[in-house]
Amino acid sequence: MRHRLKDVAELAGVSVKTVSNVVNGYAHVRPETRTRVEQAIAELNYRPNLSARNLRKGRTGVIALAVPELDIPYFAELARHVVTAAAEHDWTVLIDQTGGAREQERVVAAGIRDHLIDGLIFSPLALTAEDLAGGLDGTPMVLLGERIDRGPADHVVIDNVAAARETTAHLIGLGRRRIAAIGAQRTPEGASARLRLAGYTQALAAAGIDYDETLVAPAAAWHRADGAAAVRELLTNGVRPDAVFCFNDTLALGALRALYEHGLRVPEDVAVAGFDDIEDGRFAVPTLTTVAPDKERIARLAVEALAGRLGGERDAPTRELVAPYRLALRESTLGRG
Amino acid sequence: MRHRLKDVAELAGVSVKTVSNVVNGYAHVRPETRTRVEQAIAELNYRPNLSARNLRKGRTGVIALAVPELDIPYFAELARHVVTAAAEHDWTVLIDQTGGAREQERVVAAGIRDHLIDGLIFSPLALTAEDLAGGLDGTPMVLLGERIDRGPADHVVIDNVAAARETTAHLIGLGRRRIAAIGAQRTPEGASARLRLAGYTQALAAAGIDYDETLVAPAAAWHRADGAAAVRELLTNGVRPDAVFCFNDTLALGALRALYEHGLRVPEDVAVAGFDDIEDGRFAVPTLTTVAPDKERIARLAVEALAGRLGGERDAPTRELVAPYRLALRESTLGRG
DNA sequence: AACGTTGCCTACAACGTTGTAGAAAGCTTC
DNA sequence: GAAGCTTTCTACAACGTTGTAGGCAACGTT
Repeated sequence: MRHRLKDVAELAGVSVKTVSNVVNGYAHVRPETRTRVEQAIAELNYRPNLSARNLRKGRTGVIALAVPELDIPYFAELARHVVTAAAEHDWTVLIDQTGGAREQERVVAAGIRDHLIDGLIFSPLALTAEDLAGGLDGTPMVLLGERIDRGPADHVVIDNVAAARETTAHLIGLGRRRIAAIGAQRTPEGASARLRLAGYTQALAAAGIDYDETLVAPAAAWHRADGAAAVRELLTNGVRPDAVFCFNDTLALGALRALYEHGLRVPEDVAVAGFDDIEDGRFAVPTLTTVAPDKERIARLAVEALAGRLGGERDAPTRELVAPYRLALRESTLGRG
Repeated sequence: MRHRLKDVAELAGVSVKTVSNVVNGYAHVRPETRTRVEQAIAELNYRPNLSARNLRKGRTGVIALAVPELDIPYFAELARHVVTAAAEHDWTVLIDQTGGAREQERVVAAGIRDHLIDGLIFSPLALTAEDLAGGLDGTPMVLLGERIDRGPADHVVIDNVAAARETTAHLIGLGRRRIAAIGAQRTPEGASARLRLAGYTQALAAAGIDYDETLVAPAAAWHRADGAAAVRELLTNGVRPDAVFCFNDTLALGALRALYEHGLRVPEDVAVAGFDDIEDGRFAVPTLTTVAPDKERIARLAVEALAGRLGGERDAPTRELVAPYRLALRESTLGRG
């Protein structure tokens, strides 16, 4: 039921290589021969064996995208954009979940899929630059996010500090003074957290507002539950913010939930801002003000960087590619227009 | 920088096949030889070429999961479970987005990744049984969802009719009588919609409530925006339901949003129920009552079915595997406990 | 002492494809 | 009308791996 070039060749009465030439669109084939071969292909429902082709060509046409978790909406949305961008290069995307665990990430970076993928787009949480130093093994990689400052690979980022600064400034501009920050992390995994916290403190300083430690709430992970827990803890400790800047949108959705449970109105009592612009936020009650990174651009930059590496410029110096973002101002800070 | 069995063999002073035997854990290798080979492997940082291995073995160790969209939370959550279940078989999962477009789905089914994947778990929206009839080409496939009633493949489902009936009965049990149904579809793609609508009407009939056409709102897609639009249209047409049964959770989240915009309280004025039990619903304001399919079980059934087909029972008659579900009763119908 | 068995290892071929080299035929050019 | 180019096609080898067949010791059995 499954046929090879050889079978097609015999049916069409030509050599194996001629069939291969037809399949690959080689120019110098007589139209008559081409037709005959194409008929044979159709008749046998022939499909090339990609394993064999890959072996021969040394390329697989598959790139991998490694993210912590697929059901974090930000990564799911990003994945969709990466798949779309990769399709333009005829690449298939293999999506890998690392769970954010360092060991798993190390395995991915070391290339467990070696020879199965042509390149890797990697959004690490726990991995360090040292983990990467060793095992790249020649497979090009593009890093996403802030975790690795200066690694052996191209790097796509947005300006986290500026985005956080502008968001905080927006809250200040609304007259808020007691602005909580949710999602602080002191672990090495918390690179994004550090940058966003820096933007937050810069904005406070610029407005002449004192930094108040009690308003800064840590969150181990950045899920809805963590955001809700952090806000609950603030409130039960008697802290009364008039705004909450959450370091991502799922935290913010959790925060909305906790504020609701405490009978606080958003934004009248407490304004809320997030980060990532996930779909949920656009339909939350109230809709969520957030930093909207250009995910489509991030994906495209990453894919193009890989394409560059694969296209010969293997040894070019690593670059840092900056994607744009914008502030999406919505009900959770502006109220209902 | 990239080495082959041959390089390792030369370094260790043994034959290529002996290295292969060590790599594959073949029993009859002298401990001394094994150690020497392992050292050589470590020294060269050797990794097997999977393309070559695949070519030789005829298996790739990769299965594909094809879903309409990754950033629909239900599919993202399902994908995570499939990846987890597949890992137990040492399979890598290649995730494919079809966009729900029939042409793309046909391509996937025809096996564009032929010889690249050992099996396919497929959640089609638009595909028909005829599309499948032709091109399976021997690659085992498992279907998810309701689209194809009786195809040439194993099939994992939940009892949509019963789940919808119970949900509607729950709303009736709360004293609601004017229950809207959101998400009806008359297109062939709307197989799930038809089954859920059937459950809805059965529950009404059982309670002696007349079916009211004006309460049934269609929705082309099942996104938040569609749910919001459907409810807005109902309300602006002067229809006043006291409950809304949405055919999935994203519709329900959109519905919550639209009800909020109209100043209606949930559940006091309108109770809301969804379907899928996505993470968002558990943190929505209010939290969402929903049908919770056992996604982990669905994923496991699908993967095990594939494993069975790959493990020899290729020609066994196709089976229909039913996964359990439960009703998750939350604030959007019960109110705040 | 002859025999079969087991353990350890090697040589060879094959998986299905494509790059290279080159043959045969037709065409252009002087 | 010979030389050289182009077109069309073929044969062969190679990509890196593993299954098969078999060789050679060392062992236990008769």
